[in-house]
Amino acid sequence: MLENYLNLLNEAQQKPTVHKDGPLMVIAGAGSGKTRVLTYRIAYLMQQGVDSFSILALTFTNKAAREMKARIAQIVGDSESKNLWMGTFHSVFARILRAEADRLGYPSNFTIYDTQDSERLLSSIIKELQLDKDLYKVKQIRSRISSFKNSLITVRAYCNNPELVEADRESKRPEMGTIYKEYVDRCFKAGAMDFDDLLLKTNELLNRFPDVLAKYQERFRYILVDEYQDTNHSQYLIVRALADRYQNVCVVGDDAQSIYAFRGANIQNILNFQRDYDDVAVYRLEQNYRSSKTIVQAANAVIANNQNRLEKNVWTANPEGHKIIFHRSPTDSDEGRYVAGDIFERAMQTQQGYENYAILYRTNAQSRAMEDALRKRNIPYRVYGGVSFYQRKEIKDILAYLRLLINPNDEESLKRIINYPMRGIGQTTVNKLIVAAKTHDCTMYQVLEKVQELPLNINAGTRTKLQDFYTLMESIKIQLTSLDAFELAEMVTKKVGLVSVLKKEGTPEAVTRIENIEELLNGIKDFVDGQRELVDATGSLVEFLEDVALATDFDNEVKDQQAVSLMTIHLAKGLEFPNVYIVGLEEDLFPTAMSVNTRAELEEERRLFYVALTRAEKRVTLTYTLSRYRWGKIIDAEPSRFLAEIDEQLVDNQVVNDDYFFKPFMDASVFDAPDPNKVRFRQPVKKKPTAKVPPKARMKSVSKAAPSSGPTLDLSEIQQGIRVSHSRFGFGTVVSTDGVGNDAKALIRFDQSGEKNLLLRFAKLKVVS
DNA sequence: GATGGTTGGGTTTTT
DNA sequence: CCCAACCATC
Repeated sequence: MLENYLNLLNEAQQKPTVHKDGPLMVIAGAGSGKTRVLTYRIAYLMQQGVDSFSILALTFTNKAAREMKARIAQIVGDSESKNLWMGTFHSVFARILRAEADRLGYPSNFTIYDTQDSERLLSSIIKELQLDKDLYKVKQIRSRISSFKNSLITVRAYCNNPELVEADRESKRPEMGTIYKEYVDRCFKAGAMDFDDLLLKTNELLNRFPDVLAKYQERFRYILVDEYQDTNHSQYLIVRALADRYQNVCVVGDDAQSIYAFRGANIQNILNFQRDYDDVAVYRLEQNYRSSKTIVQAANAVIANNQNRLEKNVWTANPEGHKIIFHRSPTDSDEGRYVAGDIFERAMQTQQGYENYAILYRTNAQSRAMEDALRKRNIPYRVYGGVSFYQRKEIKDILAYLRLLINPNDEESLKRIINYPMRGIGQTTVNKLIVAAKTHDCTMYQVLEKVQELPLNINAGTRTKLQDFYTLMESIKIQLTSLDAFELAEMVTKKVGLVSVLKKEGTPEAVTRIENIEELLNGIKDFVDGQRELVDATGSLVEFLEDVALATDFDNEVKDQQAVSLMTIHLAKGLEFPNVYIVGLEEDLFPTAMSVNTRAELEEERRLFYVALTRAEKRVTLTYTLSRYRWGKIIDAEPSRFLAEIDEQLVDNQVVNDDYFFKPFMDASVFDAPDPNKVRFRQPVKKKPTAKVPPKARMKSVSKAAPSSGPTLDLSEIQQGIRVSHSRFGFGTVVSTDGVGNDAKALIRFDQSGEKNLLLRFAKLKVVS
């Protein structure tokens, strides 16, 4: 059985697959089948007699883990594959931490704080310490603490490090250490860990308790790490510690695809792997099976501009394929219209479903223009990431109740719901509770418990309200063990009146929120039913909350959906699509403005572009605009420097005429559905001097060859999507345009006579309005 | 002291 | 354009 599978691998892939013991590193170019190698390697190990319980595979997303598990199940059978430990660093070690929590003084039902929880807590701390919030910016503080934790710099280590302390003093934040300490203490008191703690505390666990370390070293005799280039120092140390005994560690990655430096990922981890272990076997996968020659060549050319990289020669035996399309639009909504129109037509022509198309962008904010355009065309789409379902306010509110039931010390959840729905408990009272908790050295919830006895500066009326809230929570808590997650969530919703409060509001948003709450309840129901089928799971609330805290958007994917995928490039890592549109290729957007100052940051942006390009199998379209809505204002844009890094021979320029930009109202009829609300008096955008455009990316403008004089055809009007008529072929739609001046051509699909490629110089075309 | 409307400030990427 | 902090009102 397995032999058959091994035959599906090429020689380069087979070697690491059957490398049994000792450390190995697989440097795998984009699309070279590294997931395959990992999958078959695990199956191979199991076939070689390695116990499935002793294999640990760390992947980048939980979805990747699940898919890999499913594929392994096909080879070795369901019952064996179930025993594998697979998942993200965060989810695997959260599970271990729950089992060992008491060692660290944590409850096993500790809460996981998300970024918002952390920020709220920090903001509260900064206020309590009466620090200047303009100097101590919450987001900055949070990210600084995060990077401390990812480098294993504890509060003590920070205080003992004069350089760090001095750096903060110089940036006028001498209280950084105080904040850090208070934050850590408060998290501990609340029985909460933030994302970084899941890794930091795992390190602490393995360092402080040799018996625990030995236990997991024995348990995980074979360790596999995917996307190793994106591990941070904390993760790196965990792998090192666990692999130390048996040295059976297999890391797979591609330095060219390291795109998480902002999260502490350290590219040196992969560059130094050979130094970290003895007798490392290194394998290279350089044949790309995914993309056309054109795409591989373009991606290689782009990444060649980076200095800091391992030499690699990614090649493909795939056909040449289509040229890469460059498209310029006047504005971001035009860009959306072009992309939606192009997808629509290609999907029609080729009879390919919409799931073969992806639109990738640098920032989540860009999805909006794309969504609007797709919606107008009635094209089904799905946006991944962005404000995820679990981050919506109404959902977080319910979850806060559930979290508080599990862990009454969870301060952030308590603060969130103590006055939601409104109970007349305001900020002042909450502040008093915080102070009381501090003076009595207990948690806020414990203050509530003794609200009638403690000497609080709170009037009798408010005391009663607090007492009522406490009684409410306690009355639900009684059922905690007897009900499953769904039943509890349902009861909370009813008893607290979360839906009825929204019903009273009666606004359209409130209706949506109610729907979301129902969707959440359905989701919990599904979860409970799903968990019941597993042996070691019970469908309890703890399990559900754990799942939610670490869930990514992909983890609740609806299957078989025929929809265009929209996501950031970061989220697209590891995925592939036949047709990929990368939009917003403009300076200050991609590469982002904050990256252009240092070489390292710019190179990360370039790797990001490399990742984006290599998602595509058949066709890549790169679009950019001359102006874009940002902060509610129109901003001029110029083409991204990255465009110039792609060889002109690989490119097919499709440029919208600039002139029509200045007469948007005259041409308004050519748009499929002019939205009266959107018609605005737009300032004509200053044309950039051509010299500013990088030479290779300089755009050939159709309009320049065709001065718009006289009643005869203005060639500039022949643009993609426009309806035209021809004396012989009748009516048709412009599919695409190509070439300049006398060579200007247009591919036109005629209603009666099919597609024709016409030289505009000769074809007597008329634009139909 | 709580509530509700207004204003001003801030936006890269994510587990 | 969205959220938090602020201020005026009850």
